[in-house]
Amino acid sequence: MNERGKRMQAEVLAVLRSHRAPMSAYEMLGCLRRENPRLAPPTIYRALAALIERGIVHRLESLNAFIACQRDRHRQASILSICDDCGEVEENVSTELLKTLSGIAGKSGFAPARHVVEIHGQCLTCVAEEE
Amino acid sequence: MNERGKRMQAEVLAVLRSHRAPMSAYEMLGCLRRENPRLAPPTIYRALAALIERGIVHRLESLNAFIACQRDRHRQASILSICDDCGEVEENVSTELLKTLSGIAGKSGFAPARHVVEIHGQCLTCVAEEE
DNA sequence: TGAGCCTATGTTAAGTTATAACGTCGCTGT
DNA sequence: ACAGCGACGTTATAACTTAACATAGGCTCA
Repeated sequence: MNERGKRMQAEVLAVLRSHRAPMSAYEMLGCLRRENPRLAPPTIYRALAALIERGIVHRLESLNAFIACQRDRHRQASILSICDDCGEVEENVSTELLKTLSGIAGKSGFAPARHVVEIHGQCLTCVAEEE
Repeated sequence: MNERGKRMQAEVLAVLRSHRAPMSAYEMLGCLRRENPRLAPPTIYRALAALIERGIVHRLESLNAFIACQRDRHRQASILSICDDCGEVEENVSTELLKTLSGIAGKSGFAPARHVVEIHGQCLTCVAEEE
């Protein structure tokens, strides 16, 4: 990857970090087009792919959206708790759970390579605000 | 839901069951259009929504695709092992794991409502065929 | 420092997935 | 039989993602 590549990734990451909630690729595109109106979707998707590869960004499969990693860079799959009310996402890591999961899948000889664990619900704040 | 609704759902389910691997909504649409060329996407998506609601079909969030439930109807979230080579999906259920998962998310007061657990990798057959 | 390669970008285009909106029609219950 | 509900049909479009190829920045090595 060259210097130019890192710049694009840094810009995408900055936008992502400036939001608390997940963003879709097109929301990022909208932001970045204010600086550079000619920016096209492939550029965003390429930067995202690189950031995800590096473990700095996570993709929320059940939302088609993305968040910046909130923890120290970890190579492990995250457990992502997604608040369906406010959009906030909490990230947890549990080697233990991942092992259990691999065990369950492995019973039939399945060889796990990537885990997707997402939990939808309500965060503490939104539960409290409910009444 | 009326009789007409059930018929549409049954047709969608039949198509889904006739495949081992997951299908996208548009693949189903293609099949069903052989019978009824005027069928449109919303009809498929409506039938799928009802079937998912009833727990008869699962959505694979990380593939944007669908499979018929392989087990007895269960109201519990499945653990879906997806073979990235042949597309086959194995379905497991583990109340224990779901509890652990809810526990992890719940540490911060998060109230879980829906779990998404998908594991990508290779099934036994595809691992064996590798060499 | 300049030639040449590598890699990411720019650009165009199109493919794939999903839903909004609204009119119509068949089914159900009385 | 008729009213009312709910799913469908239809049209249109929104949202998400990638293919393909030309271009240009930037790194390496002489």
